[in-house]
Amino acid sequence: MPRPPKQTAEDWLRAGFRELVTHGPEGLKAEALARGLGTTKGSFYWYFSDVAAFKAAMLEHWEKRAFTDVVDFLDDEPALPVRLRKLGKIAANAAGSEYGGAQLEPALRAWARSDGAVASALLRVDELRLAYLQNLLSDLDIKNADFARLIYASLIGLEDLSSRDNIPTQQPLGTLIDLILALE
Amino acid sequence: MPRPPKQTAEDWLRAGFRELVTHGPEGLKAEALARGLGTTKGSFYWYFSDVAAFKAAMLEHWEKRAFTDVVDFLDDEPALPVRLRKLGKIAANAAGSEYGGAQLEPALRAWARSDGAVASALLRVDELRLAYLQNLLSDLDIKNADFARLIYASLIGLEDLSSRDNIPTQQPLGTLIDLILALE
DNA sequence: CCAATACAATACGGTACCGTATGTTATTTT
DNA sequence: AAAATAACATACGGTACCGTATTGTATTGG
Repeated sequence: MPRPPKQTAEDWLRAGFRELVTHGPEGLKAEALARGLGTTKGSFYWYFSDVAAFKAAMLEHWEKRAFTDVVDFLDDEPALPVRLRKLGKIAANAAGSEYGGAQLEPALRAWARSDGAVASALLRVDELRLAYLQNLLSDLDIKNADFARLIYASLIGLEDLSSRDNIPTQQPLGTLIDLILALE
Repeated sequence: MPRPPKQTAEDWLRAGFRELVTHGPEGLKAEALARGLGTTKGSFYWYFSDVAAFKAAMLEHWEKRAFTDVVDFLDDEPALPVRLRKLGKIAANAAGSEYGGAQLEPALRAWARSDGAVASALLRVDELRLAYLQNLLSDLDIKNADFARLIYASLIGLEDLSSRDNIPTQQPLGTLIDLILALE
């Protein structure tokens, strides 16, 4: 019934994820985001009741996709060992680069250190992913539960290192996976 | 010549590291820190020209110890394989808990995402540590350079996970090191 | 065409922080 | 005891952000 919206709620969320990636959680301010979008906070407070609600919406949006996106990406590969090796490519493909791309996850992990709700969401997602990985490994007859955690932690650490020295994560992770697959 | 100082510059730095660990870089404000110390920013601006200089001092202080502390901790163990396994205990011992303890490094890594100077310092420290690790491994006749990076990245990732699910890093890291040491 | 509606801009009071300037206080030197 | 000074306290103007309230503007159904 009204006029065409210049911004949608999703536009605000996308801007939020971009800011999170480029300037960290301190960039998540209503007026600063508005400037970045070439508008004013009048629009922001139309779509979100306050900044806390905006952050909660970002989190919800992320958590909804964080697990399924990974699984969808991996599951179209039927061979389990190959599926494992695809993990290395996950960062590159990460969740549509309009939302921050490969750097979104490290940024979110950083955010979690100063925001308990983010930490909780991240904990849930990590547990889902770890369980998935553990299942995958157990299908390959790898029993030691340390390995799922090791692979996942390596991915996290390698991405952190890579964000600074630009050395890609894929090869070292491949080395680790080969090592583990060679166990039996 | 004056009266006894209630605070020293080091007191301010320690408070800074504590804030960094508990509330992230957004906690690094002169007036907030002063409240935490039961004093006023009059003292802060006596010791530091501004907040940027304070952050630079924190960084310098950290970088000065970040590499040598690790090496000192490891180097009193003569046997190389055992020295490697001591890596798992590094987080627990981390640099005197008055400065934030085991959580300082993850907090600093998070900080690096929103501050270029922090990122640069971290890059330098990581490169030193990686070179040290690589040397250690090469003394054990492990040639593949991926392994140093893998071990270090695992340590980073395991600490990140551990900060949320409280599962200690030592055992999975030990599993990885055993796996690598078993190569030859 | 006009009134209702959806979206956005503007204006406002309030808080938190910045950095400077200027007081205050306790010690120490003379 | 007076004067000098290191270490703080306080007061100030300025900026950035918050959230609310009010006003503005384009579209569309009646």
